[in-house]
Amino acid sequence: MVNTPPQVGYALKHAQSLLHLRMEEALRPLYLTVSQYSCLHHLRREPGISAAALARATFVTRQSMNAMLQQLIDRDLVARPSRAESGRALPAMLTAVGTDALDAAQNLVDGVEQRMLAGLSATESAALARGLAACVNSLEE
Amino acid sequence: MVNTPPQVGYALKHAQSLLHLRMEEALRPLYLTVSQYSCLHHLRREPGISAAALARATFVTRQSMNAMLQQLIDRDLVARPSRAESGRALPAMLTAVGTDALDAAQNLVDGVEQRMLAGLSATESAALARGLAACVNSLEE
DNA sequence: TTGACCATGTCAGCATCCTGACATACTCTG
DNA sequence: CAGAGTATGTCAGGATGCTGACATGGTCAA
Repeated sequence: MVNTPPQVGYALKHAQSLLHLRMEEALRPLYLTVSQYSCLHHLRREPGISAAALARATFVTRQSMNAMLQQLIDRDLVARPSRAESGRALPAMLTAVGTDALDAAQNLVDGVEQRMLAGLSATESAALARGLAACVNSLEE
Repeated sequence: MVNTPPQVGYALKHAQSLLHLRMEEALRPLYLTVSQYSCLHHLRREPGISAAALARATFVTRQSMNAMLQQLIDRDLVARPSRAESGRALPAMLTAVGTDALDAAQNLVDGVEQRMLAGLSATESAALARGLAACVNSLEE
């Protein structure tokens, strides 16, 4: 048998599960869920993105994303025109309030990520990032 | 700012999300979900474990685990006494059918994990496993 | 131009998992 | 021995996310 490290999948799930938990705890004071944070985060990276594209980026369905966007719009964190200028896609954008909320959330999330990587050297962290990217690459298609 | 690799958390979520998807696809012919597979897997590692302990090992709540165990019992993959000899914990065990199903599932899951690690050398896979373990260590209390 | 094809947004229904709460059973301290 | 503390199983309710389906709008080949 090949000398494969045992349980990489389990370690992956364990790490992701704990990271999600810690992020949820960190974001609770802002009344943001991890999914909502992810949504705002990608919205800043790609202003005017469609809900469907946002859904793909955050690993949820279009339906879930549209429901979440509606919540964020109700809280004035996100704005979206009611009509598309061309095509059907409705471009979503962060509001000023949303940008502020994201800034605060980003600080908290960065803290969690630094805590997660605290036991690793810069070299090891880079190796981890490259390893994960390779896994993603092998699994998509 | 510290020279932190960007987006390790996102890469972690991306990899985990894809791994879950591929496992779900692989296990579909056996009519098993990833959660059910995880349950059976840990049940083999620790026969007679309680549902609450199983829940902790698979990152779900006691309630979800008991509901899932009931499904597996209805399918004769798992057996559990109706009364505890001592204490309240009801020890769960794999049946013969459950063991066979797990064997088949394990092969499929192993294939997915090998596919995930296909782009990495043995050294890199080991580094990935160690990195993930370090993350888990830093994130749990 | 027309018709197949694809992407987006949306509606309805369903499954899953969670939080909160409670009773039971053991453990351990005082 | 009495009481708090902890762990387990269970019930009820609600939130979240998914699948399936449909209409709309744009694209592209025939």
